[in-house]
Amino acid sequence: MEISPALNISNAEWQVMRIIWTLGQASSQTVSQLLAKKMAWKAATVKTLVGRLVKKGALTAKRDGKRYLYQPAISEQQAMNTASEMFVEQLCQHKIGKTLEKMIQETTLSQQDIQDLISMLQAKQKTAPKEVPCNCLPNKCQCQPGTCQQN
Amino acid sequence: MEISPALNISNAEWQVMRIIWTLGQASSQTVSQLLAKKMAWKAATVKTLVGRLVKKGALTAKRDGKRYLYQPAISEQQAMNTASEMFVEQLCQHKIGKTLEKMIQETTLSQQDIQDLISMLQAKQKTAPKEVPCNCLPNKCQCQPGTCQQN
DNA sequence: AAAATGAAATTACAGTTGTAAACAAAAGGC
DNA sequence: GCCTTTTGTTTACAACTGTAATTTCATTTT
Repeated sequence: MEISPALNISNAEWQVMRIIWTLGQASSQTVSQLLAKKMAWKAATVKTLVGRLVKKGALTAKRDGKRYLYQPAISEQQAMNTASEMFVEQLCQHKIGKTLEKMIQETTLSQQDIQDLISMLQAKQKTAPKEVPCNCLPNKCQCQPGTCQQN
Repeated sequence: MEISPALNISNAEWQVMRIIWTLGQASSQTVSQLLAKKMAWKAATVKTLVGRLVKKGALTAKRDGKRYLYQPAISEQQAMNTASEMFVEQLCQHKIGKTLEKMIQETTLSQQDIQDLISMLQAKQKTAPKEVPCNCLPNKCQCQPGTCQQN
């Protein structure tokens, strides 16, 4: 199910993307001004980041008089999903539940979010196993026999 | 509430940590053997990673005859929590709910995990707002007036 | 004790990231 | 059409990462 070429966006770059995702499009000056306080970045720094994001294909640039307007090439939700996938893949499946608890604890969620999450969990409950084994040791792989690449 | 000095563990290093967390302690050879298949790393690579982890303070080394046995200096759950905190901080609060849904969808959770998550969400529901505003634009900061560092 | 072995430490090296200055190009003002 | 201002492009540079070979050091075996 891997389609997108991952499009690795670094932490600093992510800050820039958030602005442009929110505004739909923005000049580098706009981004600079908005991030100046929060990040204490010089305009030059923002320009570098914007340039890298264009090169990576995360932003597209449209000329607008003397400057460019930058637009996202992928949606924020899509990027967040990809990032969360990569995040989850890296962690012990046995302990991921506790980690999700932690994340939910420290996040503000809307009534609707919570309702959706509860519904999803209730559905999941129907087929959930008693225990999720730790998958940190490669040889304890739990894949279907025959399908597993590792064995 | 920031206590730990973050202790930045890279992706490749994380693979090593998972093995040692799971075994409690391990020689670099053990780690090599376990990761050889999964990661196609040479023994030298694993040694580099182990060395860096010791330098970073993520592992401690105890002599054991000719070699060392390495032990985690922080718990896996703690490291996962720190990682998840950093992950969440970087994302749009408005869209984090959908991202959590995505994570839950693609994760296998135990009955107990699901039960705990549901309870937590039900409690959270009591004080949850109707909408969580996007916090991507610094000037739309939602902090308490007076407490906010940004304004 | 010398040799062989196995592990750790040092060195390597290119790519990414954070942070930015310097330089170049384009557009608008005069 | 030339100058200035704004914006983009190139260059910089150190730290961190992924990946490993080489060298050194400690151990075990003859």
